[in-house]
Amino acid sequence: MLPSLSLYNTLTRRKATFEPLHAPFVGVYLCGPTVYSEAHVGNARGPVVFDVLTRYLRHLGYTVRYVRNITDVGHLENDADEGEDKISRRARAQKLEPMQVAEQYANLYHRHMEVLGCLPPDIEPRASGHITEQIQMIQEILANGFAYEVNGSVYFDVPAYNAAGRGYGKLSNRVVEELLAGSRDNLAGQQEKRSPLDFALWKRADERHLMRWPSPFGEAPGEGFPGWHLECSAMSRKYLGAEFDIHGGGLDLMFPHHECEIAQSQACAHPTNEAQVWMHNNMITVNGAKMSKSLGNFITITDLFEGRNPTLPQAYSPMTVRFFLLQAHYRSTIDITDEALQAARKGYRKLMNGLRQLEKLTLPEGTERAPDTEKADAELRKIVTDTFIGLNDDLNTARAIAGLFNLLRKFNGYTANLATLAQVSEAALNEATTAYRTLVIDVLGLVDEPRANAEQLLNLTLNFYSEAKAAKAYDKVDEIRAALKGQGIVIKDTKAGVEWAYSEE
RNA sequence: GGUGACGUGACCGAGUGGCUAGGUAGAGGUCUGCAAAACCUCCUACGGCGGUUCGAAUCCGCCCGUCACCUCCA
Repeated sequence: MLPSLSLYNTLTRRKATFEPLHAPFVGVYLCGPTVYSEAHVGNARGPVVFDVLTRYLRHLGYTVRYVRNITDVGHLENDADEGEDKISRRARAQKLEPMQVAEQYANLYHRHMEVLGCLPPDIEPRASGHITEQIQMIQEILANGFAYEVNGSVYFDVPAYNAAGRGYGKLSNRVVEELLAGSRDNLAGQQEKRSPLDFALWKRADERHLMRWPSPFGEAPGEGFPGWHLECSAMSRKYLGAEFDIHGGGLDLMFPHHECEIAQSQACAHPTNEAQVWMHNNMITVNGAKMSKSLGNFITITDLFEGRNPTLPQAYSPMTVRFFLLQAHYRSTIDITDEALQAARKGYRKLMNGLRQLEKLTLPEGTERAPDTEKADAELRKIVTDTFIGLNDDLNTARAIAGLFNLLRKFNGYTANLATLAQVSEAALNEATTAYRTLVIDVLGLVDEPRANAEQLLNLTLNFYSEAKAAKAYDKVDEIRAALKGQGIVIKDTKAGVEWAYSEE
């Protein structure tokens, strides 16, 4: 019997067996992108990791509802009052409607996610489409006395909340007093806040603010927009309930974003930590430093796919990138280098070639199965078990991949020496090949990327056709013509030479 | 300053007290018209110094080094 899936929970700082609140249903929420610019490779790690998590949960038989939001409003450039919304800023710079910017980058993001093999989330809510829910949540927090209004803006009252024993900082292990001591005494532009730790739930929109919604807050209700942290709390609650199973995101979101999310949900009518399990994937570094938009050392996903980045002289396919990301455990940092990506590319292709190898694993006619397959069976089954044990251990895809390579070596060994294939029972072999196929394709989401250029292959075939024709080898000529016809292609012998066209039949 | 993560062989990267991680690169071999793939063998490490232990990469202490978060960031 395999051990069940255990996951590392940031909230408790330990691994524990995963037990859904309402089995067989599992709710998963992942903080999605702020669609104001192109995503970089670091932005792809979370979606890939949580894609594998949801795929694996489904493989285990759970009914998963996977929610990943799109932030299209509320994410400010900085914390000061005049901090501008990231999307608005971009829109102003490019003379576009903010929603045009959001749409453009959301579309690009979707294309990238698709080629990276990430299944679309079941629900992909946008912050701008859930203003009502966010206002509702603010009103609950106000009613509980954990927020206050100033000039039409509403701020979360961290000291009041913490004094009430709700434990602000429980996720990221921060102590309010230390945060206060360490916080910059620079309150410039933040005069409305009572404490530097307070954060905006709702911001009054000034005249130049592009995205705005009617607000019930303030003396003379005006227009405003929601704070960044609020959307995730409001939308996860709407689609997954006040308390759900797993909340994921990058390690850099732990504080303050996720800490604030928990505080908001704790301050509502039905206080919860939002999710039972909080999971955080680690960062991707370039030359040892975290890749970030502000540092400017980021490699965009397009850069990688097209080989346009100075640190990476060549292009890498989406599946190579996916494999590269999964070769490390999700809680480790990954340093991205050309050398490491090359190694990943080879590894990925090896795994794919293995997939094709599985079909050849049949005992030749007349070969007798060994009378006693127990030993070889046990050996093979141990590898399968170890592979799943790895995955069950906090989604250790690195161990799972190692297991897959171990299986592959067995499979290749059988094909290299068919006599050894007779040493294992059909049942054990089937278990192993099924595990390999399932893990590679369904769970890790690695699929074969055709690399051959169809047109070049076709031209090659036409060359053989011409040669056969010149040699008057008409049986060959007919064979080639028939084979191509099967592909919907007809050969045309013109005076100018051999040409091809798609069949019009 | 506070909080946290980490330092594994040429490179990437698992592993937490004794039992082969795995991939890439390199060397030799089998196979082979050539080559590739595949298979077999080899290269076999845990930042430093102490300590605990029959036994430590794994636990403890100190030191050195790297990184992240504390401000927008996946």
